[in-house]
Amino acid sequence: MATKQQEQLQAAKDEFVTQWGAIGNSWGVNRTMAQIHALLMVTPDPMSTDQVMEELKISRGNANMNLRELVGWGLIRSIVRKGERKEFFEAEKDVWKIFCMVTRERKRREIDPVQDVLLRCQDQTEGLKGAEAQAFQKQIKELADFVATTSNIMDKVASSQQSKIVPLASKLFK
Amino acid sequence: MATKQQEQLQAAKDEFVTQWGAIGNSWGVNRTMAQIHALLMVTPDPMSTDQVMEELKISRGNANMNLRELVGWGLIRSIVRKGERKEFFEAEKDVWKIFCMVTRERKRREIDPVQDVLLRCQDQTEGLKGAEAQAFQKQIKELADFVATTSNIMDKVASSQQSKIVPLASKLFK
DNA sequence: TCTAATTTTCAGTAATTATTGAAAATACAA
DNA sequence: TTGTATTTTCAATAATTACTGAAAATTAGA
Repeated sequence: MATKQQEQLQAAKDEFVTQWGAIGNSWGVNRTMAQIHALLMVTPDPMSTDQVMEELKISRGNANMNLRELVGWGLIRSIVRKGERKEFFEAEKDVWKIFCMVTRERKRREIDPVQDVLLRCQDQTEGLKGAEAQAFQKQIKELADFVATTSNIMDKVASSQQSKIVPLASKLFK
Repeated sequence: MATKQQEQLQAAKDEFVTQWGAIGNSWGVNRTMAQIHALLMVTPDPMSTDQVMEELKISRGNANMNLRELVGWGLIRSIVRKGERKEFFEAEKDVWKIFCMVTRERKRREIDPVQDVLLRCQDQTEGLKGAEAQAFQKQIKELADFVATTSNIMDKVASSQQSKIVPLASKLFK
């Protein structure tokens, strides 16, 4: 029989998983993917696909797809145990590493495409004359310059040590 | 008749609007809202709801709703011209201000709720003993501490002058 | 090789989110 | 006030995205 304390802990974990899923939406990732991530973050031992399915009451297809996606983000990794055919998964638990992975992926998905579009617009209007064209070019250039800086910063942050960035950032913005 | 140059400029604007809309998706905002934003950013004069509807071929309800949403984000503002009943809209064109607005809004939507959840989980497991509970508490605490730092940085960045931050950031990450 | 365990795919369906269009509400001028 | 221009709301519908479950593919041991 589960003790009172175990129940309380389980309730907190469930809450965490549920809420992390809801938050996932506002981050633009699907609920299930966020829930699996949360579940693995608070589960000390690696879990199999079946355990994840059972715990979250989701289908095999759904579990498989979102586990792969999380591996793609670098937020979880697959573990193969000797003598076991089944694949297991465990989450990266170091918050700085999680942050770096998310930053890298977000840059790739959200910043790089913007840069491409802006460059294309610059090429397309190169050499055009007239007040209207100039206004357009100016706006696009300002966006492009800003995005380029952002892109650099994200690259640097995502590939640096937490110990180097966080204290600096804290001092910078104190 | 439109000159070759005018056509080229128009094509570039259309491309920008279309692509910005597509990118909006990956940012978690709906396509139409992103398109309206793009359109207003590259249109020198304020536009009426009808002009936006006409340009993007969307319904009045859709236009109205997304214009309001953009006003809510602080990315566009409504203009009332004397003698005109119609409301006009113009975009904030200063990239740093755009960035601040987006940062503020993203913090409110994406960071604040995470903080709430983490605090709730901490409260819920306060005082629990045992290895499992401790592991959970440790993980949640690390997330909470990190998110708190992030939250502070976003607040500071979003309320500072570009001239103060960008040079510093550039030096920091050179 | 064959067999059985496991993973992946994907067509069909469910759930969610975005959009329309027209009616209702509002705001303004006369 | 009343009439008209304008904005807002919202139920119905369309479009998109997520999920299921079972079949197909893959993998590894015998």
